Amino acid sequence: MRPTVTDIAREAGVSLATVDRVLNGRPGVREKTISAVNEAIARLGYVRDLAAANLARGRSYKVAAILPDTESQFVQSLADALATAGSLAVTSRIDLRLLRFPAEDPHQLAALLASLPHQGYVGAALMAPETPVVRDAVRLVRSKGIPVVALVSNLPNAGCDHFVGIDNTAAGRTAGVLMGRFLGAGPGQIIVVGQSLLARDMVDRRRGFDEVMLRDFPNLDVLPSLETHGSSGTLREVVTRRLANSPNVIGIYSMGDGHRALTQLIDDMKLSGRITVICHELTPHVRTALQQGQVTAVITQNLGHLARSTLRVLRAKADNQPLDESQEQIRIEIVLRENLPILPDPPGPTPDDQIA
Amino acid sequence: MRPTVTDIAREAGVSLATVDRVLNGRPGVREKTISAVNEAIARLGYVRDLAAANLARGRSYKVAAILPDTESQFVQSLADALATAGSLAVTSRIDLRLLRFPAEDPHQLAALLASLPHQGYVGAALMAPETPVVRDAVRLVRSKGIPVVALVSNLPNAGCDHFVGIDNTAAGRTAGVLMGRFLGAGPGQIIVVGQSLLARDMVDRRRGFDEVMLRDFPNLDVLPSLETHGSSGTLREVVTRRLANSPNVIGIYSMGDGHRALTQLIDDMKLSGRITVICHELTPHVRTALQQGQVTAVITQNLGHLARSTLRVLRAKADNQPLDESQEQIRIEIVLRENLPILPDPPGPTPDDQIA
DNA sequence: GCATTTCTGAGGAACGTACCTCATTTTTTG
DNA sequence: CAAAAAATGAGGTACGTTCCTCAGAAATGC
Repeated sequence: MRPTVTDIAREAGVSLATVDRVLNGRPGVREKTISAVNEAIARLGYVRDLAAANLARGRSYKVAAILPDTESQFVQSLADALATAGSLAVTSRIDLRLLRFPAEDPHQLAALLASLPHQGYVGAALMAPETPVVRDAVRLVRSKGIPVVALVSNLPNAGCDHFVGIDNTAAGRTAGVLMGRFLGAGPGQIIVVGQSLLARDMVDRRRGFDEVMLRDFPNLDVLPSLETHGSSGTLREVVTRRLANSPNVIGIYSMGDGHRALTQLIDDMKLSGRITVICHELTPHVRTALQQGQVTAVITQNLGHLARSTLRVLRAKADNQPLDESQEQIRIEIVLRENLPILPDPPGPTPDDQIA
Repeated sequence: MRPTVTDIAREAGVSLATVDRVLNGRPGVREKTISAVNEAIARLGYVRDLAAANLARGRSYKVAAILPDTESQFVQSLADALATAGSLAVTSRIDLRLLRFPAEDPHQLAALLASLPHQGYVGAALMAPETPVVRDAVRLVRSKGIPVVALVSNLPNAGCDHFVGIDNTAAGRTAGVLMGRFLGAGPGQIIVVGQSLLARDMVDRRRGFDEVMLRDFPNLDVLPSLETHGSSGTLREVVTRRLANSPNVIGIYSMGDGHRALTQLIDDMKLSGRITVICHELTPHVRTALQQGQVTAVITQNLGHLARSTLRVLRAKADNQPLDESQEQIRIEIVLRENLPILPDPPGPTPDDQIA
């Protein structure tokens, strides 16, 4: 049997009330007594029964997931994954609220963040570019004791409690090897496209990609990055121009989430199968492109995993509990047509036997 | 606030005791009353608080993980992963026992399985080849109400409650594409090695591999499978012979867990870098081989994930709860030198702040 | 319609923890 | 050394559930 608070009280020779005071950091206990209790805890290997504790507290973890209001398929899928994970997590007393902010307005985001403490939130996950305004807002929230974790794109200077997402430099490197090995010896040119060179994840991916290409595949000529600023029109325009100007393009690396416009372009120019295309994020649309051959490989992260990890991390941070790092390390997944995971069943209603 | 049993009693116009009888399937309640209670449950959207229920029950989930006693690095790593997951899961009242059986003796395994019901087990995960004896033993245990899940290698005809592991045919296909694409147009020969053609997972992998090779890479000549029966000596012998007899081997697909002997052989024959080697399972040893270049790519599954999934599934089955299928789908991971995940910290003792 | 069986209700104890109050002891301070 | 302050103990209630007993009500058999 696991030891309980009563056992500790007995072992430490103090009363239950004192153990409780120590355990919950309540004032009015002498240092000497505190260490006596802690020693008893260590001796007995006591681990607090969090389920019972939460039951007693009547606690629920109100947490926020804050995403930009862009309607990209990736953000949408992420929102869905979070919502699903959140609804399944009511069992573990997690109350997840999805909040959105105008993608181009860091001040509104800052205001949103600042309002969290008054509303009983015990944690927040944030997907946003790191501007000074945002950075300060994050610092403010954290200083009020609310943990903040960065989602998908890291915020290295905001001092977040954790980063939930993949190592983007490693992801870029992976894209590099695949590109290099799939293309064989070369020679040829490679187009690189991304939303913006200001976003952290883009920069990291490009760096990783270049690292591998320069070192291992010197015959492949990686052209300067093209920026789309999230616009299909711009993408079409810049890529078309680059293709026209470059005689021997044999690969395209799309660093952002897979662009619908890119697939379209590949179709229009009949490039499918003749050119190796690697992109990120397995959205429904990229799935199709993979199956039909416009896209050769996808570097992705499992959004369900990401969402559940977010919730676990927020909960652990709120409880001041240590993380199981190996569980929270989001894997970089490589998806080819052949290992395309079967589409899971649609969410569906809670079956009746839920409470059986 | 979530509704509680008291709310249901009020809503259904019955007493708490009756609600409890219905909820826990205890006898002595009229059909009519049962449905009245169930309707109230549905109306209020009641979901039992499992944490409170388990607390009241004083329940712990005693489950078994049954592995062969082979000392392969894969099985060893799996055992470690299970042990780690198990010790972290004491928080959720899971009491995992690791049991081993002599790899070549299905009768001992059957006896072990048969002994589970008397020992208070509420579930078991089993990694074993599917022989008739084992199949019947599994059926017997399940008929006693103890759920059994297959681990790593499926037991399709034993009627297990679940299979925790990857889709091996898809894994074989993935190995196929990688081999094909890495080797380019060919021509050349490919050696395929595996433990035994009787093991289900080997058969599935070979089928998937052939499917892709025949369809997409007809210039590559896949030679008949070689069997090692788990012996390093045999491996060395058969592969050496095959290499001597085949003029143009450019790839090796090792279907079992990465063989230390294979790496050794590649080194001895100075094949590293000149031949594409794909194998399964990212054991410590395969990690090194990947870093040093003897192995080109590894198809693997995350053992931590596998272990945690096993525990979640067993717990859900013991509770008759539905699974979150998408969470339990183990992904087929492709590991290259470039996306080699950072080795997580050694397990280490429980930090002091565990109970903070 | 009366005995018998089957249902139902009321209540309590327990699980391990949190959190509260009040009384008592111990320590500190002047 | 007394008074004030600080530390500790004792005890209770609560969280949402399980599981038990016993009394009383309702349905059933003859």
